[in-house]
Amino acid sequence: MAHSHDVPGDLTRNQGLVLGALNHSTGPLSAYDILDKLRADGLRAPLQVYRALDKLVERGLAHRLESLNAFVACADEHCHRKGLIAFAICEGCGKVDEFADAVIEERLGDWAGAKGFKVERTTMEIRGKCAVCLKAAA
Amino acid sequence: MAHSHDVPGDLTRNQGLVLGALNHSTGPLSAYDILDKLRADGLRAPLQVYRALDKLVERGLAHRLESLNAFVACADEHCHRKGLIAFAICEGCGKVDEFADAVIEERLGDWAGAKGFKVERTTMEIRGKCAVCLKAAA
DNA sequence: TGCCGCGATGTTATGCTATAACGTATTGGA
DNA sequence: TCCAATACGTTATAGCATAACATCGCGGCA
Repeated sequence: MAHSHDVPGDLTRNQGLVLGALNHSTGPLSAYDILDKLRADGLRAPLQVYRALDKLVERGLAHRLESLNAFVACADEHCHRKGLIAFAICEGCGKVDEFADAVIEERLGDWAGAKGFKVERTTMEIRGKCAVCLKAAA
Repeated sequence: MAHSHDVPGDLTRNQGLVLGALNHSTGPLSAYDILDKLRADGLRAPLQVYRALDKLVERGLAHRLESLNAFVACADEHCHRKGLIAFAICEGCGKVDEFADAVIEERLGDWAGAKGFKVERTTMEIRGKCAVCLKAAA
């Protein structure tokens, strides 16, 4: 069966390399982190990474974390997730937890409706400490 | 009576200048935007601005917009707002609307509680088009 | 086949955002 | 008065992102 790092077959070489780097990382990577990991594969310039990231993010295969200026692979196996996604970022270990919440999405929709605001994109990022790190610090 | 741009009296000179620049702007400003506005007042280096911004954000007098790498003055007159704050950013005119939502805050709290995650800071930013810009485009 | 358009790629250069590291000045208590 | 803490000023550097231009490869189509 498919393992957790399978990727769509229609990615270009650079897109595949970048997504692979994200999939094999335990935490978010900056574009330059990714570039460094892929120099052995022939990538040389930041733009090659940014262009691949643009496409991956556009397709929902990767996410940008605005508060870190970094990127993660989408945690959803089949990348079907459509709506608002929230991220919980642990300041201790760097791990990122991705989740969706229909109620929050609805509240934002209500606010937007009342204001006549057309939502195009939402970023929601929680910074803090995960259970494992809290326990370790105790 | 006090007008909308009153500031606490215990700010340092640089902090006051930076907050003034934010208050007089109709939209978010980057640190370098602020620096350019304040060269006439003697500011010369980015660090002077960043240091002032750090203090202002810490005190809740200004907010950082992660998705823009920019800053706005807090919209709350008396800066008493404590909890989670959301921002709606218009891609058309650049204006930012600040609001709070107790339900969203509660949902995030629930999620965090269930996961054992300790929340330290949350950023929520909606990108889209405001009612005015939508109407203008029609 | 040969032409064309489009999207991906490669490369160089540049611009914007943020902080490190150092020293000085000011302030406010003990 | 002395000390500690905080703010300030300056230079240099690190980190993030895109502009501009040339090339390549592939699919459609006359």
